[in-house]
Amino acid sequence: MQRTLSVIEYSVDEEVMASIAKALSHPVRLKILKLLATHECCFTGELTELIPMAQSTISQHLKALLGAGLIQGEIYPPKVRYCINPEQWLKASVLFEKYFNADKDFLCDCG
Amino acid sequence: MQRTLSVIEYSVDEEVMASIAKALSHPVRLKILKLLATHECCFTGELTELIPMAQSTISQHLKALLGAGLIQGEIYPPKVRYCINPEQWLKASVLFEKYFNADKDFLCDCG
DNA sequence: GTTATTCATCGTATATTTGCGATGGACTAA
DNA sequence: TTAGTCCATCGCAAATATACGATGAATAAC
Repeated sequence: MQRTLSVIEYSVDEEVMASIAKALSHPVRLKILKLLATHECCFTGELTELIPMAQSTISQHLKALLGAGLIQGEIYPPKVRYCINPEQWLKASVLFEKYFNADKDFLCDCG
Repeated sequence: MQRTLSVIEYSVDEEVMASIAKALSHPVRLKILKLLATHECCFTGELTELIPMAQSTISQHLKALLGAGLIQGEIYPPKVRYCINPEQWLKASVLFEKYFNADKDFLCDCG
């Protein structure tokens, strides 16, 4: 794809928040995160039972969540247990909260 | 693309939150939203001056934000003024806040 | 060793996203 | 009418995302 010639500068927060938002941008990933956060299940195998998708697809979504740092995996051979990454979860919470609550006055008088 | 055969059920909140997250998943859209939220600018033309991207690209991103309901446009011929949509902004804020704060105990003992 | 289980990764197909320049519609101003 | 401004949309190209089945690595159980 053609990329912008002049490089656009983003803040670290913008980059991080965008990457977390991307991880949250698919409903099945929201569902997976919720299942892990509520301890309804922990293992990939349990997820594949609860979610009617191919195991490879679930694994792919887990990889995306790992990439955003929102979850972490621990090997319990031959299983893998996934859990919420509390630090990144908190970071996400704070980032979004700040972003939405920093500005409250939306009355526009520039017209 | 091949779609899942058995349809997956998502809650309304999951669908809405995912669509908002998708709108937030690109740093330039976070930047645009922030510029609008802080009243640093309101018109497409101002955005194209502040952001080194083609006007058509900016317009496309604005369309994505419109689609998620996060902004609204008003025509001031020949300009268009964009503003934050306060209702959807609040809804987004609440959705993310609830999602992140509903579950706090991440200690996993299912291993 | 052999077999079974679990899950990541590969390969593939299709859909969507992201960027650009070009074009055209809508309106204003002259 | 003509010219100019502003911006949405089109058409294209490339990158990324999303789904699947097949395969293979790692380990446990026998």
